Amino acid sequence: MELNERMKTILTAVLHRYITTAEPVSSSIIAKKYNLNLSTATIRHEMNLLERHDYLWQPHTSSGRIPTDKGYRLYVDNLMKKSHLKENEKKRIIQIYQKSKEFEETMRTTSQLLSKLTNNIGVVLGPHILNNSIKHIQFISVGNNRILVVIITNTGLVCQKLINISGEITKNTLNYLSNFINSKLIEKDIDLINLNNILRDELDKILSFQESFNYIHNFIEECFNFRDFSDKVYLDGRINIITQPEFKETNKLNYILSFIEEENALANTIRKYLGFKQTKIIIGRENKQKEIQNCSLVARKYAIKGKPAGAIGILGPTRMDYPRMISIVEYISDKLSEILSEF
Amino acid sequence: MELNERMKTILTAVLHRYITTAEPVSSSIIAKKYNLNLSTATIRHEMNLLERHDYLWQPHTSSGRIPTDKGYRLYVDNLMKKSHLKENEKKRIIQIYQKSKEFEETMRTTSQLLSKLTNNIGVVLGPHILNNSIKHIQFISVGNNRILVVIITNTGLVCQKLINISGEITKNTLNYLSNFINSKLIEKDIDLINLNNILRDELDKILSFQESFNYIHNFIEECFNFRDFSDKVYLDGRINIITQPEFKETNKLNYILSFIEEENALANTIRKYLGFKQTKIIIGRENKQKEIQNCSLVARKYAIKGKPAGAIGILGPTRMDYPRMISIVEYISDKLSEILSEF
DNA sequence: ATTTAGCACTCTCAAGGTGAGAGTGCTAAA
DNA sequence: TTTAGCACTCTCACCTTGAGAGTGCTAAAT
Repeated sequence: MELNERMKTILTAVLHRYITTAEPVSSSIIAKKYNLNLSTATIRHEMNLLERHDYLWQPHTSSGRIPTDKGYRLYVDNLMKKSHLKENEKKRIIQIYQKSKEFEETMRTTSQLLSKLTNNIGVVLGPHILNNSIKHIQFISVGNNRILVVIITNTGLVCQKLINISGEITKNTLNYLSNFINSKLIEKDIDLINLNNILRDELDKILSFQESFNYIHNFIEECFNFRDFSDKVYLDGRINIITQPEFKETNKLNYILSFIEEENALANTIRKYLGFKQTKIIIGRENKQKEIQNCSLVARKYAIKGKPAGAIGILGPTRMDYPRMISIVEYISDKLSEILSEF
Repeated sequence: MELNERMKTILTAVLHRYITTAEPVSSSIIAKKYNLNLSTATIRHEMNLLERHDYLWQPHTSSGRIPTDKGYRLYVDNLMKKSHLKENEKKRIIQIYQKSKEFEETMRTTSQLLSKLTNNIGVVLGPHILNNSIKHIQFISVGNNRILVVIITNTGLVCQKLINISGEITKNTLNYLSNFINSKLIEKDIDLINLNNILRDELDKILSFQESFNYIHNFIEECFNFRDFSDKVYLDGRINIITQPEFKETNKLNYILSFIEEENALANTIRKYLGFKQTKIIIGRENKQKEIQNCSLVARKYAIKGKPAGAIGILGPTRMDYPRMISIVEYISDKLSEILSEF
């Protein structure tokens, strides 16, 4: 059923009010604070209808109304108007970013910015190596048939992995291998999957004369199994969730925090949505994770030199200032993209 | 003032009771549960004295008693008897450790073990590079006059640092440098400070013919400034603190969690006590950090091949089962030392 | 000299009662 | 179609109250 204009106006007002005060919204408050030129009785009537259509609900018979998840969804999709950061806010963000010159620091700054600006939990997924191209590779023999692989990507990301091999590979061979790969890398910005293919073909030819062929082959195979390299997660503002009035009861808090405790839980949730194009907003029960069904997630990808690299997001109570949250996430992801592209 | 035996017995009983129930301890409970063959009146009398000497206090006039920090201190230093883990507990710990074959995993397992066994927050400070000897060093040019230094220590620890240099150093020079250093390293297990000294002397002679001498000199200088390499911190069980009855009030919780939020805050606290020999126990207000003055910290060093490497610890409410906490921290730090020495 | 029974006293806490206040839905009149 | 008016509902803060758990002190018992 399509809501008429007046109902939309009232619903918007209720949402706006509830988001700012965190208290059930009464008809009289709407009549007083929002100039709708309607009596409380009329507003009550409309609210009653809105409740029947599941956009609002009441904690008890004689209380004001609270938006349902469906109400929030309509608000986010149709009712709210986009917000924009003020110029001085933008400036401050840029200033803070200018202080951090290094990759790691930039990522940490980002999660801090997110959590401080939004008063919620800020998450940043580091760029995954699969979304990067390799700039340099280095094999370092560590003894006991173990080789440390160090990979540097075009974005300055440094990944490392320790590989156990079944036989010995000499230092010379390792040098030869890394030189060979690096020479291929210099030719052009190859993406990882291509590189893997090229390597398989060429190594077969070049190395077949070596007696340790098998070891080496397995080693290279494992070396380019990039799933092992996980993207790093930066999390900030866990405490913000505690101060939110909706989580006063410690058992609710407990539930959410046990989810947040493990950095990867939240990261995995965001990863699932990595296919999205625009800013992704997941409201309340739309979340599959039970622990955060009282929360909403606002997430967005960032890119490096135009290529999608990772994602950032914020997690807070369902009752959040969506227009502002969205504008912050969008602005920061844009800025992060810019900064990382310059590295 | 020295307490007589009976007072000590009563104080021990009060501590034991309070630690297990988290509720103020009355004279009648002591008379009932601990066979002291004393009437409640007598116990009350002694408790009164103990209170005057600041070993106990009352939340209000007609309530039972709670130990003060001074009471806990006496208990820990003199009254409690050492506890030992049961054999099957030890076995389980060993089993869990056996699953993790890798350095990083072992450290993460350790912090998890600590937090799960103690129901408190578990912290592990990774071995600092300064406590290790270098096994291998590698310089990788990343372009834009930046060089990535990768250091592998005898314990399998991999450290990296990006260094900006003021001029260009050729690939050949870098190779020459790393080969030179590595050859020195093979000769014997040199500790870092010695290495630094040897390098300064010898590089001066060897490199003086190079025109880029200055750049290189600065580079090496910065490269061996090991303070930049920070030890990694592994933290687990933040939620445990929430379920503790003493932190029911969210504002207290808030205070502590804001301290825990930043991994380094707790790590730095432990670092301060790194000079200690035995298991270090810091009770309540003995802590200089205000945020954790309702907490106690039990920390202990671990060693790799006999050399002190890092530390582990747990943080929980002052009311904790000290004998058990200590036995857990001691057993795990011993096991960790063993395991890391084998790597 | 110690120990303890007895007692007056204090404080907390849960339960129940109460009234003000904030809301609502419905109805009848505008 | 809108709204004034009203009966009704629910919450919440506040008060009272009595039971229960403690204590400290004192005088008698050991």
